[in-house]
Amino acid sequence: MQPASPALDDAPERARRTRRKEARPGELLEAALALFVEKGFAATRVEEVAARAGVSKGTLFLYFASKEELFKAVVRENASRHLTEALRELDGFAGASSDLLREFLRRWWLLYGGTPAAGLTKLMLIEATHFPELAHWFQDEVVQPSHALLRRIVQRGIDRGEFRPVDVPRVVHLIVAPLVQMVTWRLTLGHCCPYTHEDQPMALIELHADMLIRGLTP
Amino acid sequence: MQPASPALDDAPERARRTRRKEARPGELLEAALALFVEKGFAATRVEEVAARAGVSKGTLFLYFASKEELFKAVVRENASRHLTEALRELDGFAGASSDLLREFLRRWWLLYGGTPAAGLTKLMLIEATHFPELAHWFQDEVVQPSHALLRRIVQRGIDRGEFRPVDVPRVVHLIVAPLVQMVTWRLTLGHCCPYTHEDQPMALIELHADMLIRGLTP
Amino acid sequence: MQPASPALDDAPERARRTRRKEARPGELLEAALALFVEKGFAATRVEEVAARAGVSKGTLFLYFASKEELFKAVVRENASRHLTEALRELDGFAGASSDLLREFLRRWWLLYGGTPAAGLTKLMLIEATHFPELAHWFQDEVVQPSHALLRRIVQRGIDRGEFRPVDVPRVVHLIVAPLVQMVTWRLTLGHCCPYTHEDQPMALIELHADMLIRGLTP
Amino acid sequence: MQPASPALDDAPERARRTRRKEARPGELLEAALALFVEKGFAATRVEEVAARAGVSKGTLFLYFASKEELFKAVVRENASRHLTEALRELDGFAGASSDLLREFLRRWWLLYGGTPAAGLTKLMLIEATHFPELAHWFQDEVVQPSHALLRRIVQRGIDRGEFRPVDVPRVVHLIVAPLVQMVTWRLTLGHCCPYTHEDQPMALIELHADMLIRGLTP
DNA sequence: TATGAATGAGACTTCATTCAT
DNA sequence: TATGAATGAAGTCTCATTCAT
Repeated sequence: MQPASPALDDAPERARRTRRKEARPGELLEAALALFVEKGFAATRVEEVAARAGVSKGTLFLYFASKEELFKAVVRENASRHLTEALRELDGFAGASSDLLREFLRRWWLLYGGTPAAGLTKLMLIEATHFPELAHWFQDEVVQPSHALLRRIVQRGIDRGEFRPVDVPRVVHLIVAPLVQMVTWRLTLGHCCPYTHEDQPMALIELHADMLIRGLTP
Repeated sequence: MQPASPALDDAPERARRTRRKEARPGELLEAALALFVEKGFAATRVEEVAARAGVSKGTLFLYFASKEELFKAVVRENASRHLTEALRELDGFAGASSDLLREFLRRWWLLYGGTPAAGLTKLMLIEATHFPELAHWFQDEVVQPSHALLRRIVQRGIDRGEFRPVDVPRVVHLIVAPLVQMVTWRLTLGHCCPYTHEDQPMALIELHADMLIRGLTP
Repeated sequence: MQPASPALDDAPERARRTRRKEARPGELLEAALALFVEKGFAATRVEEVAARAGVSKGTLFLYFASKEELFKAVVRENASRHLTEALRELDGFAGASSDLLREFLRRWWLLYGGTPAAGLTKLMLIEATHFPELAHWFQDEVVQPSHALLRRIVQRGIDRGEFRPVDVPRVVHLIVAPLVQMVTWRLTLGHCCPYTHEDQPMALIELHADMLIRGLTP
Repeated sequence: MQPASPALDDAPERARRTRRKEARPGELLEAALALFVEKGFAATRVEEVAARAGVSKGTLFLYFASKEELFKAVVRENASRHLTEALRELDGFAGASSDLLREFLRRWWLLYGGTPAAGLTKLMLIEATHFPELAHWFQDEVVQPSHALLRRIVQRGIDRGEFRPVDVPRVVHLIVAPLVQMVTWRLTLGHCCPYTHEDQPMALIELHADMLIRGLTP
């Protein structure tokens, strides 16, 4: 009776088929990242991922042998790129350790925590049980380097007499926790519980830096 | 015609069934909590839950109309019980605000963070997207009361001149974040990455209190 | 508007569900044998097998973990039962070797070649490439024992001077070939090409015996 | 707008393409014969066929409208060529009928049974159910002419008093069965069960002729 | 003519849910 | 109340076929 969807003709269909092969994996990874972060591995359907990337179900399997391989690729692709290199520049920092720490926190949010790639952190927290070897890899490639950098920053402060002596690894956990928390909150409860104070993330970052520096001052 | 299996002696069977029938829902909820926390909602099979509770798949549906209802019951059952009442006693605390804050952190870990019920926090972080109304309820029933208590504690310190003036809601987030983080870490990466410093949780709690109090001191 | 299928009420539905568990595997194996023989492994759909056994698709997987396992069960179940034991009694035969040979041929057709189990022979011929280990097992369990028995029969005839000396293993192949051929023909071309002379199989068996005995007479 | 990839030098590509375009169908048929014989129709993927023929999947569909058409072409192409013409010369044979029969068997193996084209026999046995009209055609074009020739040979022997009177069509089946069996065995169990006595096929042929002639002698 | 990226129907398999016992 | 066999919708993955280049 009524035409099912009169807007659909096959012109866009044709256009879609023509798109270049090299862009596909990236588009699929981007779509998969968003959906895996939003719904978890098990609750995400490959057809959704394909649809969000603008391709059909079958096309996804042209590039990734299985849903699991897609997941692993999502993690590996996004993890190695963003976080580590963004922070590595801080190694050459010259100046007060308190400024270095504050700079670390700012950069972390700007270059990672506030970007879609931060979804990885939530993803690994959720799926670590199902992908143990991937969790280990994530620890080695992402978590440990970040923590190591932070340990060097804190230790530098102590060595230069700017920070009081503390248990460095534990302090690092206290530095990291609110960052991770901000990400997780934004990606989960943020959707439905808008009254959390995440609308000005940098203000929270600054307060965190403030509290930490006071807490570390001799 | 011929009786299906008259030889089967169902006397011991009956004994087992009647053993503790009013305990069933509790056993099922306990099993479901553990599995939902470990694997998430979608990846947990109701048959597993039933098996862990020592009953058959069909029995589970006698007590819970669906997997979703089971999940909601798990959250509601565990949430209302543990956290809020455990902390409410602190409202009558008399003494230094720094001691009050430290006491809060200790109790939080002992009465909630270190118990199986803490899995709820991880669970809600993961599944909030799928159960928005449940997430709201969790916010109202669990998160907001805890935060409100903490706001009162911090405000008390400021009012009494023990703490410097700060943005109270944001500080509360900084207080809570490491607690949530400890729970999440223990329940996820803890499985596979044992070198995190979670073996002495109270030491981290004490350091956290220490840093916070220094950070809040005028 | 109009009821979808008014003839369907749920009485037979109920009846079906009630059927005894022990009968299921047998019914499924029987259905699977017929379909695998008719269409081969790849072209047979599990849903067809289930439908022919009067159950749903899911039920099949209650009893067989996968389509491959179903196939293996079909082969193993039917192979060991029928052929070998049927022929083993001939070992004690007393009398002329020509009668023994003739008796072998008759029994082979009556107890195996003419029954549904003979489909196994066609099945293994077709699927040996896909299930090599199963093919080996079939050789060891079914083919070799039969050939060994035939070798003993021919050798007995030679030893007693009733048969002329011949290459025994090769003669065994010549004895077996028409039998296998009769089975294969009946199950394949028989469907569509009715003018082959399979309507009186025993007449062909008798002629075969006749030709063989003449061919073996000194 | 912008050319997709102008940097790609497609000159050698062109050379390969034009190399032997009229040879394509033949190469595809050859590849398809081998794979259909090895794995059956359903389990053979057109991509495999194309790859074995050294072309892409799309090219295959330039020459054959569908997988089914490819299959039919394989059968028709190979069937009409090899067998019938090879045997037709025997019609003019002058000499003893036993020699004629022996010669038939030898030629059959040399010109058909031992060649890749013999795979057709296995193929038709397996797929006759799925391609009934093809099976009929095969009967008419291949099986019937061969059987007719054999019937003439046997009848000639009887008429000339060289063979005893027998049921001619049935004897023809007994003549053919070991031949078909040799082919089938070689192409299936031969892969995995090397202890069958197919390493000297002509010795089996000779023994078969020997047995037949003795069996037919008055 | 040849390609190979893209499609989507259809296969196998899982699992929440039902129901006769 | 408890069971567990049975169901079938829904998911992952395959592969014959199409089509723009």
